[in-house]
Amino acid sequence: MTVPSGKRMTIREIADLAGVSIATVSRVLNGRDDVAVDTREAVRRVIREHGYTANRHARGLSAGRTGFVGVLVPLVFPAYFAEILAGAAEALYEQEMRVVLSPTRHEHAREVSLLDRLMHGGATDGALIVLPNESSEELERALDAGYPFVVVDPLMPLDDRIPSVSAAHQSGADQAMRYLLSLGHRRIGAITGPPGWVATEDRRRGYRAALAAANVAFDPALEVEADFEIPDGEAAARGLLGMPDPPTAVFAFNDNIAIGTMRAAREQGLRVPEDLSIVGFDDVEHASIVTPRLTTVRQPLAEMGRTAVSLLIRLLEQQSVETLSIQLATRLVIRESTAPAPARALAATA
Amino acid sequence: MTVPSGKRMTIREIADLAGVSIATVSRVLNGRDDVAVDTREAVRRVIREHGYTANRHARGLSAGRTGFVGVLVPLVFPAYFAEILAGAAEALYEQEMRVVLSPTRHEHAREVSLLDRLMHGGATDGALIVLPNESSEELERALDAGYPFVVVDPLMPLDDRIPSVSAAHQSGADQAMRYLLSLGHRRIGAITGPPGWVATEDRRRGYRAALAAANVAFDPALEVEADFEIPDGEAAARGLLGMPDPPTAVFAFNDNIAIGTMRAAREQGLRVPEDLSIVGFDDVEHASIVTPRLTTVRQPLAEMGRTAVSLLIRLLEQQSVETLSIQLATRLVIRESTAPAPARALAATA
DNA sequence: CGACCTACCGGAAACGTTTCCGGAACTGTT
DNA sequence: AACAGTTCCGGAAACGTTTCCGGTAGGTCG
Repeated sequence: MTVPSGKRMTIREIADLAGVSIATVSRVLNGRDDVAVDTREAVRRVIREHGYTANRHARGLSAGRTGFVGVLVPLVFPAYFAEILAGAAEALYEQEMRVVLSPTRHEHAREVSLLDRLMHGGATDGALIVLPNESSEELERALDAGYPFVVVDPLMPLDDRIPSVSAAHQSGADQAMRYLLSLGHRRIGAITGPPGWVATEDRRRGYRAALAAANVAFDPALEVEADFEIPDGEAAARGLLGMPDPPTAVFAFNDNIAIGTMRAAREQGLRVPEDLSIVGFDDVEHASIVTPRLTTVRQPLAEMGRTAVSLLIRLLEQQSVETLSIQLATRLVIRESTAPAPARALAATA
Repeated sequence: MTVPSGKRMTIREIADLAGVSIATVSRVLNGRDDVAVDTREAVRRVIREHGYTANRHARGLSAGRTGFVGVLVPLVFPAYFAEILAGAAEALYEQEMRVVLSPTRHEHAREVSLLDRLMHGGATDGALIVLPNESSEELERALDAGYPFVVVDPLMPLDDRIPSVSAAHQSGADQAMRYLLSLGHRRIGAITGPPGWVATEDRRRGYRAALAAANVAFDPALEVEADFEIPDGEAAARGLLGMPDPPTAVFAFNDNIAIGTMRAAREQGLRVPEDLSIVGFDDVEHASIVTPRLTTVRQPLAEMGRTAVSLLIRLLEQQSVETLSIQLATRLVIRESTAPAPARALAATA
């Protein structure tokens, strides 16, 4: 198959070789059914023997659909994004579509201009926007322009009309807290992400609700803030652990923060999990690399990428879709960073 | 700027608005200098006010250059590839080019067919191929077809005519070994990668040469093989550490193997670095996440991606380039997984 | 003053598809 | 035997650019 063929074939050459018109070749290429079986076979054979694949740009120009899908991602390197990207890329590949990767570096201006370019001139058929920095209004503009896209892991609350895929933050937080509570912990600190982010607020809701449900009074001093990076997580944890009456467990709102917390604990001579239990969120690869391996809430990142793709495909094909917002389940993965509350703490509460 | 503009502008509309021909608009778009300054300004203003960007597909069709560059990568998820990808994507963005991401899952057939598709029909102007599974001959075919591409981190030795970017494996291995030797280690095990890979063979060469240079007899039993993943690294390390006369240090040919080795050591009650020193290779993020933090040889992964892009750009612009194969320096990053050889080992050698 | 340059610009072809429209050859019906 | 309906297929326009080729206007030079 696919003979070396130094020069690339065009549809015209295939047509000549097969003794038909280019219109007919195009028809068999696109699987139309108004072609006689013999003709179809003949064309197929020529194509197979000469290794032809259509020029996507010409197709894009003519038909308006190119098979290119933009994927806007803040950064490609952090495992969190890489995993979503991997899932999306794989799903897109299966659909014979191509990924146009666009890292925005979390820069708002860059994000806006990239989205603009992707929309314009039929450069892409649609897009996936991961953790968008854009406001709901800006996204609605793209929506109104008729550009199909889906948001993965929305950073801010979005308008209902905007298709999105996210994880069940609150339920995940709830699972984590229930588990900690069941281990006897009563003073449970929380190190949150940036306020305002839906990931932060939903998890916070889960944290507080679980506390309330267990009849544990909420202590504002136990809830501190961090960005989602290790150093800041470590700093925040240091504060928490330095309190006169420190927590026996920490619920970190992502794995980076959890790892920072582990470092802070180690620094203060606290053993994890004997003296301090830690649970994270996300379950990126790091979580199972550190010692002790991290108990954490798993987000199905790759699956979110895949799901976003199938939502986008539906958007591309038909015009309207039933559910525009999909939420994927999270689940607690118990590993080694959690243990029953230390005896003295138990005694204190008892 | 860039007015909402529900409908997309074409070059024709810009031309009409500016009162010139489309040829002239195209000229200012492409920075040709045969346009009067007034005309140029007028066109620029119209473009600015209406937020026009050219249709890449039309451009690709007409001019043969699309600004799309394929990036073939085995997987996008592992940090190793993600980092190269991030570097390449950033560099490409700066050049106003777009990344067409194509994960091959290490499958040879998929790689061949993807490359074929990228080449054909001017889908992309060129490509970056990371850790290609393809044979040198197959790549030479693409070369002869006149398709510009550069290989990043070649898996197998490549023909001289194939442009490539890689890291100084042997020098890195040499640095690692010298350091271990300087710490007094004499029985130093090596856990290599798959035989035949240039990364493996070059590092092996470095390992053996350093041993020879230090007048330490090479013990074949100390050199074992693993793939580049953690579990296999752990298994290999278990073998090594279970020997009657086990090594006091292990040079793991990548960080995954090093991490596997740490696990095996822990399992056997060995303290790292007091009882066993470990050095890795790559310096992916994991290396500074584990405890103890890993001493390892740093490969400038992102930089390799960027370098590959600039090489590709040069290939795209002119036809011939001076150096086709670029090797980037590696350097040993000393962290916490290495220490002087245990006293009894020293005594034994003394 | 005529010839020749140069600077600037427009017309039109070309790139490789898809798709609309219409026509030819059959098939079946009356 | 004439007609309508199908089935299959080709011609040609259209998509939005780039670029070749040629033309006009003004300037310079002898």
